[in-house]
Amino acid sequence: MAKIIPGKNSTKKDVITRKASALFRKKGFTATSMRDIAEVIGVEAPSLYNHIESKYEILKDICFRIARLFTSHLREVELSNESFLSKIERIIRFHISMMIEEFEVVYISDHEWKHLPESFLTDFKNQRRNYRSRLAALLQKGIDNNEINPINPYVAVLTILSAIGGIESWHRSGKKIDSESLEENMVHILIEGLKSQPLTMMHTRRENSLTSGNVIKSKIIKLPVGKTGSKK
Amino acid sequence: MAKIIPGKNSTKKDVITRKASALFRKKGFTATSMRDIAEVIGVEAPSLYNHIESKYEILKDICFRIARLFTSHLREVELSNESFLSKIERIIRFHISMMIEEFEVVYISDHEWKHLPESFLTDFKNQRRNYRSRLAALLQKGIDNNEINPINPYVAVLTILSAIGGIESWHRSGKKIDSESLEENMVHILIEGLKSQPLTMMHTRRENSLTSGNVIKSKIIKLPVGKTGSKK
DNA sequence: CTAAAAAACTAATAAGTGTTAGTTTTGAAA
DNA sequence: TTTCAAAACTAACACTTATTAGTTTTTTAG
Repeated sequence: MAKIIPGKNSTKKDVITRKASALFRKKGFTATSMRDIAEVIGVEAPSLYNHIESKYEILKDICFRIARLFTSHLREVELSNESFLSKIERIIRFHISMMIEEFEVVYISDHEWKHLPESFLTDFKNQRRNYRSRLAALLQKGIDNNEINPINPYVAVLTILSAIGGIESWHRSGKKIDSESLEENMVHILIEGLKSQPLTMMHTRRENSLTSGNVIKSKIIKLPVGKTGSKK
Repeated sequence: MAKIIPGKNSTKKDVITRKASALFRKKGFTATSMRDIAEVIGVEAPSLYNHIESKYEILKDICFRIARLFTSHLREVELSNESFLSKIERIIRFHISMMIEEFEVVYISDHEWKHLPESFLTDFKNQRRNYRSRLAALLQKGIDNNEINPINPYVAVLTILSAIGGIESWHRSGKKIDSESLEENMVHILIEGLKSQPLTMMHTRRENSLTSGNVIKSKIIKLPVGKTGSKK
């Protein structure tokens, strides 16, 4: 009869959540059974119910804890006194650090939230939408202030957040680079992609619409796509 | 007794694959049952087995078809005669187009491949690794050729591919922007983030290590992270 | 119209799901 | 050492899972 032995400053529920996180990340929430979780802990499945209410509760706890963490960091940055570009950089770095250090839970909150029960789903999606709106608002202010290129802030948010989410594959495939370089390189790409270029730097791609808040819709190279693979 | 009615140029298996794709994307592969698939088609679950071999076969077909598509496009670009930066841009645009036009299957091949049966898993992961290596090699050549900033190509690949994967959320939340603007804005951010800046543009962030192939590991703002939230 | 093939159906199987009930074991306080 | 609650256990339930077998219906070909 094995026992759940919690470390310092952590309840038995924490142990379950941590072990479950690793499985949810690796196999997905639905493909992970309570028996799977119990096994890695070294206990029988029904024993888990002495500490948790349901499988969904584990997922719910993870998702909302992470959401709370990001939201409160965002509030802090919003209130700080610094350039908008620097606010954005701080947020990017926070996301990267979280993705590096709290990989599994952040990944779950990013990819497994869709399995939340309906009651929590709506709440979570609202929080997510709200977070992205506020991030977009910061970007818009940076654009108005000529710190950031007049790109569409919605697209910028989407690009930033999902780029960072890709750190998952860094964890999965052998960490071919140290975490500091990873952070610096990714920050570099994203910030350079956002930053407004000095006026002397104007180049062909921006011959018009500098004031619109959207980059120009230039000609698009349409490529044959899909299984019916026709050339249009 | 309902029937599967295939459109022109598509078998009944294609119908199943298409309907299944929508479900796999929305609910995930594991959370989608054969009965779910059968229901949206308007047929009983066992009837599906007149056209497919197993549930896994549907997933396998999707993943490998998409992998083949990207690989053959990559080969084409590799052989083309143009600058490395332009090669990269073409690849980025292809990924974006695919993500816009073949959203569901590309998403599945990106996120549900882990549920492939072991025999196919290894093959798929190899193809994926190979694709990313070749993309990184193109970036490296662009760096050697001073078209691209001396960033770590591995990080660049990771950033590019996952940024584009984020187009998922564009589909999910109401397409708040038209697809052409989406493409142009995202291409802009990514290409500007990669492109080497003319020498007159040097700025503080690049005061050294221009030749190393990696950007500098500068001081990192460490943020308190995680539930034990300690300041280091 | 008839015969054969294709594709639907119903019924059932064996395995796996989250979870509950009831019981026994464990570890700490008295 | 006794007492008592916390936490483990076993057994079981009610469903759901992918899939097979066997049968009936539908479509196609001659």
